Order: sequence, then structure tokens, then C-alpha cells
Amino acid sequence: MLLTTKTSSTGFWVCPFANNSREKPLKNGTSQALPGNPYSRTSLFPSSVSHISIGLPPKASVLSANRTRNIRSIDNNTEIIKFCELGNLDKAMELLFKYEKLKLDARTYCSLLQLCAEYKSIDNGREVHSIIERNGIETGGVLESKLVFMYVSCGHLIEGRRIFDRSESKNVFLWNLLMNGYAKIGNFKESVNMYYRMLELGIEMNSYTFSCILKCFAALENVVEGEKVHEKILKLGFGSYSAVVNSLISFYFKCGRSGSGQKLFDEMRERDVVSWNSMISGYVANGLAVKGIKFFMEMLRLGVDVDLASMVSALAACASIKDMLLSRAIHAYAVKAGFDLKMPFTNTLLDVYAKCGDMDGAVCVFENMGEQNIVSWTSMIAGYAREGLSYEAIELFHEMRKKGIDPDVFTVTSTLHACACSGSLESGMKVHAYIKEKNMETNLVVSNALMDMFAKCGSMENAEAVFSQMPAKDIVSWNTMIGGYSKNSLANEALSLFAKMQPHKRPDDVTVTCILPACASLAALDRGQEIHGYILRNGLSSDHFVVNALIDMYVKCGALVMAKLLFRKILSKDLVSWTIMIAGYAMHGFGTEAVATFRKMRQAGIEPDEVSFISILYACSHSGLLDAGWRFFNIMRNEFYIEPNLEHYTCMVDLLARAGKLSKAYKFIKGMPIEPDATVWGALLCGCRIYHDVDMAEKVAEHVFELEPENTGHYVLLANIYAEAEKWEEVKRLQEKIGKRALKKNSGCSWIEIRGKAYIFVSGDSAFPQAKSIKFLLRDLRRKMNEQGHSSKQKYALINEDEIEKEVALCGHSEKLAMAFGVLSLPPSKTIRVTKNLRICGDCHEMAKFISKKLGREILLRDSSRFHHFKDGSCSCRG
DNA sequence: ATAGGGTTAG
Repeated sequence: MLLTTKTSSTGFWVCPFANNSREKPLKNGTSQALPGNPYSRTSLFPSSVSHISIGLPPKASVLSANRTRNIRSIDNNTEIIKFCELGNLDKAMELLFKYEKLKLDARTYCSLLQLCAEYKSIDNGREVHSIIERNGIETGGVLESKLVFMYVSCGHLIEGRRIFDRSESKNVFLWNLLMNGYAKIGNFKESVNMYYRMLELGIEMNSYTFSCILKCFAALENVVEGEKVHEKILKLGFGSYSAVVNSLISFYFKCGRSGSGQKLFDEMRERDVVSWNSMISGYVANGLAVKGIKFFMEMLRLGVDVDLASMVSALAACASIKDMLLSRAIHAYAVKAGFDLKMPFTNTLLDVYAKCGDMDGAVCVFENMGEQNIVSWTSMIAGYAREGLSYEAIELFHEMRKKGIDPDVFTVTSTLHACACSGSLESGMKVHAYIKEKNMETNLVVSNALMDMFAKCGSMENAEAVFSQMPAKDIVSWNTMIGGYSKNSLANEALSLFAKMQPHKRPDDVTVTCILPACASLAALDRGQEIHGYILRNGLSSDHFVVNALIDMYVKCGALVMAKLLFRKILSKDLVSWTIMIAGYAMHGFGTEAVATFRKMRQAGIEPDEVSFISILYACSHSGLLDAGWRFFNIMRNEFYIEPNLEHYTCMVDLLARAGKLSKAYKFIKGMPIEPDATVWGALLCGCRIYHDVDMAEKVAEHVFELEPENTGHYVLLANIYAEAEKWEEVKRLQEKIGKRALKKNSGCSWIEIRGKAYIFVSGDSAFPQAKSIKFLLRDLRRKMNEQGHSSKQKYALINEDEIEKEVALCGHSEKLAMAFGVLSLPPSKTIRVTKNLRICGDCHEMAKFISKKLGREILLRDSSRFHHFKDGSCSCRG
């Protein structure tokens, strides 16, 4: 998950830790009422008629045929009503058509509409409606209510609303009905509008009204308005209605006010099962699962009748604390109580297994539950995704579609998560196509998940496309984009989006952990400090992710002292905090301190992982701690059973090469159990340059060129090795090769931040601020260096002839220009902090040392691989 | 005649 230590690339600086490998959800309990919830209390088939279905089995048909004979003599109204009571909508409709022209009783139409509502049969409902209209039946009063009820129940709110609006006798029942209808489809704003309208018109509200409006304000997270409703409830004397108080309790829990919920519960005179259940689920939703379980236990102790909801909530609590033992006990209890075969229960049980990481167990529940619904499938997908089994998750997504189950928003977000984790853009695109097909892009959570998937698959263009067309963006949307830019090495884009965000949304803890890596990668210390200020002002510094990101930022901006200070202040340092600090010491050339920190980490009982080993090996190689390096390499393999990866090998080769053990390094590479890449060979090539081993360099270069033929850096390195050995023929040959391949050289660029503004210098570019004074200063310095015997060694400059000319004219590389600019622009007491995208060149290194001595300035230069701290004529990298 | 608690997500 962490650190991408490519010592030879700038990738190293692009945030390791802070990126949002923080998968914690931002808000809990924002579950919205989904339309068509199969578990609503109003069962589709009332228990009295549950054995009769619309498509009648043969036996039942005979039965109803007999009945038809028996009731033939009875009048038309009674006849239809009889069938309605039996739940036989088809037959009732048949008769209705038969007597279409007759004016039937209002109560007959009412019965029919009631049945249509129960079966959610909009087509039949519309037929009844039109027959009523054609016969000119007076629809005032009950019939009108029934019509609205039918439309709302069938999910056709607009038509229900039309009748409601025209109605002259709007009673509180109808108001409640519509308000609830809007709430059910998630249109809480319209419910709230209706509530305010009721207030205006002075309509007498009842307990149903309050239950509904509290649910809406909870969903809209409008605590203030909800509290006003609370006052009204007390004033109107509804404070003792259990349904109302229960609604209040869940309202407070959903708004994160557990204390208020608890207080209401304590003060209740008569608690019913729903009150208890609200407490369990309330605490679970607020991350206090143990407290939730305590309420469940208390119910059992007091002999309160637990129902399905109690069991499900208790089980959900087990899932959130991953308590398999307790969930087995609850499962056993559920078997006794007969809840174990209910869909919500099995689904939750499945989720417990999945959340505990036992996917085999989850599969077992899934296969044995007989019938699976969309929740079962989604839990499986989410489980696989969490376990990193992305392939399985994506497979299930397609499988459920084949089985005819339509994935919903929950399903697609889980699947997208799987695509994101595995970085499979292709699968992600397929899910995107499905989302478009189902018009799900309008859903905020879905859009956020889509952007996250695109960002993690490295396609910020696609993420941007989704982001820009979102009508409403929440904090997660902004954080996802900023984090995406950060992780995709687009630090400037991250910073500019961060700035754009401010007028819309207040940055939170996640935002700052997303933006700090961008500051770190740009070495933008001033910006980083501003954000540190924001963190302090807004009390975000108690968050682990924030503090770690902050330390990482300070390390990478060269403010090691500040990083150490913050690190010392952390009370419970986690693996990431330690690893950042070890890497920090490593980058700054404090190998011994890195080793000591590693030891302290182990003393603190923290187990190192492969990333912390990369850091410590990197520290050893950059400080030349050969023996220590080997020791850690062996500890990693033998004590922690961590198989070294390419990055570990690169560190070891680097370590050997810097120590001059070139042939040993060569043999080491040859003996690697995994295929070495160009970076591994490149580390050895660097060693060849230090020790002027041309023969070895040629051998090594072959491998490097083969693996990365397009990387000019390698050719330049070999050319320099030839030049230093004065093999000019070879140099020329290589230069021709570079020319023939028309390889574009990575142009060097350096920048320096002065009072929050970054000044960028590109080598070969003559347009930069204060050009005259900089050139003058550099020429002067060069002259003084020559006088003191620092001959500007020609070998440093042998890269490319045109460039030499340019650079001579400009008195040097970009880092020289930036340093000179720093000398001119900053007061003498201030450290000059320069950042370079490539490695510092030898000549610039010499000059930096010279400046530090001659002008008494401290220079901190960050190149692509480490920090160079120049002071009193020497550098922390010791050459 | 309508409600309050219960499973899946960024």
C-alpha cells in the first residue's frame, strides 16, 4: 500500500502514506429509505390471505369456481367485495369489467383500490380509477383518499399528488400519506415542504406526521429543525406516544447525538420492543457496537420479547466488532426463536462472516439460504472486495446479472470498489456502462465510487468527466478528486482543486490527508505549513492519518526537526508513523538514527512490514551501513518471512555497489529469484560510475538498455562513465546512439519556494527572474572556485554538446540557478531549500558545498533520491 | 386507512 521507493525516479516523493488508504466511511447511518423495500412492515400479502396468490394454483381455482356459484344470487357490489376480501384481484377485476357500466357503491371501488394498493398493481388501479370517472362517481371523502392511497402505494406519487391537490377535503391522513410517500423515495425535501405547508394551514398533526418528519430531518441531517419538531411534540402532548418517542430516539442517533437518544430512552415510561431495537441499532450506527450488544443482553435479562429486528441489530453489532463467537451464540438463539430462516437475518449472518474475513463461511450461508436477494449478492461482493479478492467480486456482479437480479446502487459501489482495488479499468468501464444504462450516475455515492475507481485505475480524465457533470458534490466527491490527483502525481492539480473547493466545502480530516502528500511531493513547505495551521485551528490533529501525513510532509519538505517534534508528540505511534520517520532519517542521510528508530519501533511491539523494511534498507544504503543492511535483509526473510521484492533488492544492490563490492552485487542480481528490472541494474550502474569500473559498466548497461531502451538517463550515465575514463570514442558512439533514437532527454528542472511562491528554473531556459544578477553571481563563484583549485571538471558536463554550450552560457544547471536565486532572495540566516526533479549533478554538488562555506549559507537540496544538506563546505551525503 | 426499530455502499 505504501511507499513507492524507486530511488531513481521522482516517484519516491509522491506520497506514500497519507493517501487514502483510509477506507473509513465518512458518515454512518445515512441509509436512505429505498423504494420498494421488501421488508416494510406492511406485508404484500396479509397473513389471512397469504396462501392465496394471484396466479392461482389449480386447487384454489376449483375452490373459487365453487364460490362463484354460491354467491351468484348476491348483488354485484357484494360479489366484487367478496373476491376482494379473498385477495383475488383478477376475479374482482373481471367482474368489475362485466358491470363496467353500472354505478357501483363507493365501498366497492374502495375495496378494489385497496387490493390494487396491496398488490401494487398500478394497471388495475388505473382501470378502476377510469371506470369511476367514466361513471361520474362522486369521489369526495373516503374514495378520494383510497385513490391517493392506491397511487402512492404503487409508487406513482405524481398522480396521487394531482388528486390530493384538487381535493377539497384534505385530511391529516392524506397529508401523512403523501409526506411518507416522498420520504420513501428519498425526496425528503418535498416531505419537509409539505410539513411546513401543514404548519401554515394549521392542519392538526398527529403521531404519524411527527414520525415521518423526524425521519426526514434525520436523513437531511438537520438537527436544528428536528429539535424544533421535538419542542412541538412536547407542546402538543405527544411526548408519551411510544412511536413518536422512538422516532425521536432514532432521529438523535442518526444525527450522532447518542446522549440525547439515551436520555429519551431513560425517561420513557413504557418502552416497547422498537424502543429497545432503536437503542441497539443507534449505538451500532454510532460505532459503539459493544454498547448496542449490552442493550440486547439487557432485553434478554429483563425478558423483553426480542424480535427479528433485535436479532438483526445484535448481529450487525457483531459484524462491526468482528465477534464471531457472539454471533454464533446469537445464531443459535435465533434458531430456537425461529428467526434463522428469515432473509434479513441470513443476510446479516452472511455479512458477519464476510466482515470477519471468513469468505468460506459467507459462501456457506449464501448457498444454504435457499433464496438469495440483492442484499445477499451485494454482501458477498462487498466481502470479496474487502478481502482483496477483486476478481471474485467482479465475477459475482456478472453472475447475478445473468441470474436476472438487477444490481442496485449498493451493488455497483461495491463492485466499483473491487475494480478500484485491482486497478482494472476494463472491468470498471463495464460497470460504468451498466450505471449509465440504469441512470444511476445521478446518485451521489455512485458517482463518488466511479471517480474513485477511475482515480485508482490511473485515469484522472475519466474521473474529471464524472466530477464535472455532478450537479451536487459532497465533501467525499472533492476529497476523492484531490486524493486522486495526489496519488497520480498531479500535485499541482490537487492543490488547485483544493483551492477551488474552499468556497463550497470546508476541508475535513480526509481532505488534509489528501492534500498534504501533494505539498510533500512539490516540497511546498509554506503551503504545507498553512495547512498545518488549518489543522490546528480546526482541531483535526487528533486524527492518526492527519498526523502521519503531516509528518510525512515535513520530512519531504526538508523540515526534519519539525517532523521529529510532531513524531515525539504522538502518543500511540502506529506502523506508518514509525515507517515515515525511518524513511525520513534515511532521506536526510541519518542512517544511524534510522537504525535506532527501527529498534525502538520493535521495542514498542510494532511488527515491521515490507514497507518499513524498504525504509530501513534504503537508510542503510544511503548511509553506507553495509553490515546493518545485510542484517536487516536477513531478519526480514528469516524472522518475518517477508519475501524481498524488487525495491528491497534495489536497496541491497545499491548498498553493495556504493561499498565498491561490484562483482558481489553482480552475482547478487544474478542470484535473484525474481526477474531484476532496470532499476535494480541501474543501481549497480551508478556504483560502476563511482568506482570507475568501465568493464562492469558495459556488462551492466546491456541489461539496463534492454529493459528500458527509452530511458535516456541510462545512456547519459554510461556516457559519463566513458568520459571519466577519457574514452572519448565511446562517448561519441553513445551520443550518436542517443541522437539516432531521437530520445528526448528529461529536462532538468529545479524550484525554490520563497514566501509561498514557487520559482521554477528549467535547465537550458534563459528566461528566469533576476537573470542578470544570477549569472553574475554564478560567474563570480566559479572564478573563486577555480582560484581555490576546484577546477570545474569537464567530465561533469559531458552529456550533450549543445547542452554544454547552453549550460556554459547560463553558468550551469537548473539547481545552480535556483540556489543562486535563493542566495539573492533570502536573508543570510535562512536555509536555502531547493528541489530538483532529477539527481543533482556532480558539479552543482561541488558548487553547493563551496557556497555553503564561502558564503556561510546552509543549503538543503532535495533531488530525486534524497536530501543533500550543505553546511560549512560539506554535504550530509558524504559525497 | 398512514408510522417508529432491522441486512448491502462511496
